[in-house]
Amino acid sequence: MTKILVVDDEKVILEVLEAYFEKENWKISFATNGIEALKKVKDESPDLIVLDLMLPDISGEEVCKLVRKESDIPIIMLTAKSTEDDLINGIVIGADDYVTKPFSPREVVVRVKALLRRTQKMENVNQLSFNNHKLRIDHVKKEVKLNGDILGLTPNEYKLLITMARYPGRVYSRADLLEKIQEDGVYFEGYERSIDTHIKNLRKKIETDSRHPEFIMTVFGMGYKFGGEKDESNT
Amino acid sequence: MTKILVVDDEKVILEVLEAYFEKENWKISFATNGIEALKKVKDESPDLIVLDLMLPDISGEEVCKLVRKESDIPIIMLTAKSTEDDLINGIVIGADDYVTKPFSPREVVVRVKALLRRTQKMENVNQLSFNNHKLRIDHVKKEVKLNGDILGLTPNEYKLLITMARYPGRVYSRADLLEKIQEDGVYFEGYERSIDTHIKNLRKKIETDSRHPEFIMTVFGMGYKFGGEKDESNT
DNA sequence: AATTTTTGTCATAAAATAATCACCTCTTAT
DNA sequence: ATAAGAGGTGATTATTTTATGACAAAAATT
Repeated sequence: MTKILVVDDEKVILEVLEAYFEKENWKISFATNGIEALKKVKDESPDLIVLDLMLPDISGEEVCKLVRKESDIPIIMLTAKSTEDDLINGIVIGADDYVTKPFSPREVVVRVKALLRRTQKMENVNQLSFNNHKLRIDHVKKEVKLNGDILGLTPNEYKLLITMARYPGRVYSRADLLEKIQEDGVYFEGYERSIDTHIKNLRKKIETDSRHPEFIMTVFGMGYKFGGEKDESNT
Repeated sequence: MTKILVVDDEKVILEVLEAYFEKENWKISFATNGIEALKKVKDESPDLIVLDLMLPDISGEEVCKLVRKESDIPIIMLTAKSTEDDLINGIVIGADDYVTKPFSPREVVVRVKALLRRTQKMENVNQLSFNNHKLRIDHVKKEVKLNGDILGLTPNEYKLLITMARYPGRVYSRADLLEKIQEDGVYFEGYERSIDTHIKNLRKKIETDSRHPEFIMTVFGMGYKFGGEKDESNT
């Protein structure tokens, strides 16, 4: 679940954003001043911060700098006016994007989404290669090649593969995998076994012998893991 | 691929920047002193230089001047302190931007991006040609030809086409494409599904058979990609 | 202001994928 | 060796995603 910290001293803004963010299934927390904000950043480690430039104690600029010293949490600034100056300052101090007041809440939502998308992409490795280039994954092209042939994976199969392949050897419970598959973290009780089916289908496409898998290994009683051997030259 | 030369005698800085630049898919090369820097500028003709002011042999200032004699490669200076003096000197000698140490690597990335955008050295391909010159795009004239005939594409159709055509095979989510379309517009109304409609209209103009597209391919559950084959002689 | 062009929205059908179930096989612990 | 629980599989059903035409709204052009 995506956690977002909103820092602003105007109650109306907090309320409006709360309403909109909830629709997106984001967990939202608030701070009304800089000190509180810094504390919450530490305590809650949000995935993204929406930060007003004008705060009663420390300026948003300062908060931004202080946060940046510790982490790379993406920050969206709310600037009061749209003067050229504010813009430059907002960017200079290390915010990743900015929105000028007055804003439509929808715009903020779009920006947050875009920024989350961008930062998540940065974390992703784009090329993965295993077992002497037998299996290759291109995350930009969303393409999986086995012995040079492109496999047509369904979105869920692809998601399962890439989550596991990113950390070979790490064991994922069905619940873990389900969470990755479900976009908004909507979780249904009975669904866990459907992971089995996806694994089955994935194996059918990816494994030479499903009974003795080379890549998607079962960890009895625990879940699944990726068992491939990383090649060099992964970007 | 964007090539960036980083000139600094501190190893830590080189390492940190390398990590961040790689995430952006920039090719990075290093120099730890002025002489080396000048040599690499000549040999590798980077798209941008990140240059420390303080170097063991020639000063960054001098390097900057020498580079400027030969070319207009954008330069970002790293200055040790943020004294007014350094700032002025940094700008005066012809650097395009500067970052004061200590800096957040992200800040540098933002600056580099901004500067690349400004100098338009970023992936600015002007002519694209696909499938044996069946489809040609002239980005200067904003003209798309199919079998020699000019297609009248709407601005959005054109933007969609060119963003995808620039990186054939790369999959763009509807959100990605929406972002591209609205880049200079200020409208944040909009639903991801309207991309479908634009794609539909674009296909009507560009494809012989919309059901079996040659250029604009659907990637189920992911988005769209450009499937044309690049010809030679792209500028 | 009227007309044309472009963009966005919606409803629906078709395509593709995902979930569920029943039954079977395998693993583990006794 | 066997029982009990865990995992595998194929078939069926349900759901999601996409394509498209018709139309409304918004911009641009005249």
